[in-house]
Amino acid sequence: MKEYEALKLQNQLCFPLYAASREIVKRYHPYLSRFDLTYTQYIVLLVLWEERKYTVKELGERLYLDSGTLTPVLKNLQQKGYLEKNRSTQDERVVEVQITENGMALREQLKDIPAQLGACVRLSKEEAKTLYGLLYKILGMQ
Amino acid sequence: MKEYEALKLQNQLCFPLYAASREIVKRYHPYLSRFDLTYTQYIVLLVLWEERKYTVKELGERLYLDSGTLTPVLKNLQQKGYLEKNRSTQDERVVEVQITENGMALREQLKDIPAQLGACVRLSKEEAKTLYGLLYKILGMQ
DNA sequence: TATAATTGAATTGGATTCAATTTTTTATAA
DNA sequence: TTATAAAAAATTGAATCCAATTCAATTATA
Repeated sequence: MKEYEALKLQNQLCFPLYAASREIVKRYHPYLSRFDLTYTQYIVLLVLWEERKYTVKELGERLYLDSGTLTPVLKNLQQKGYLEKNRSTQDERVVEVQITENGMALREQLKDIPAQLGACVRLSKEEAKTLYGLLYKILGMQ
Repeated sequence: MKEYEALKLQNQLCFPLYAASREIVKRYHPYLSRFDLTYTQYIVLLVLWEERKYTVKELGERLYLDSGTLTPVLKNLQQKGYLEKNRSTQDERVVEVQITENGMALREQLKDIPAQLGACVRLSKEEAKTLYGLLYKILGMQ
């Protein structure tokens, strides 16, 4: 049975990655649902708070998401009044996304969430740093 | 602006976890789609190959998935002829899932996938082990 | 220039994912 | 025993995700 050893769940690296990711997103839920936000909507807001204007393509590169995912998420945030979408005048293919004042105001209300989640994920500073590095190592390669 | 430092994407541990997880699942796609399987279907098969019979509840505990996710996945695998579902006679609430001969036969065809993916995820043995441990540390705690 | 190739978003379709609810069955308590 | 609580799956509904396709606009090429 040595032949199938690699197929055992306990020997898969992908599985705890997949499960831990869902687990963390799940832990965000109680904090985000108060504001009627999902995790995906939250990370879109995170980057728009850093830089108020993005194209859909840039957002996708930053968040590793494609337009199939982003389009409905952006539409939702637009309906809630947190961002505006406009076609670029230089290049009509490009859609620019810009956060609104209401969207910026959310930052103040959500600013404690990282600390609250940090308390949820009990890794030492050292462990968190190691994990962070390894994950970006996976993300960095094609 | 030190106030909002924690909200920057680069300071989030959750984000690379979320992105790397999706990235790995995406890399499985070309290998699994040949067999008309999704990643979720694949991990269900992984555990059924180890132990041919499970209840839905046990499967959920093993894979960190609830019945809302598992029910349609199991129905799909059942339609493909890879497993059978039967209510327990001892307790009519319980549904038992059992892999079929066709399902077992898939193992031989999929046995090289872990090695192929391993070549895709360029971490040293040591790094993989560290990552594995940290992820299960996240999964282990409530 | 006219045509072809490329690019950026949107759309479509299938499959999750999960919170919340419902249904059925079993266990427990008054 | 009867009523209540608890447990296991299924169902429902909303929101992702992503592969594949489409559409419009732009760029490259013959």
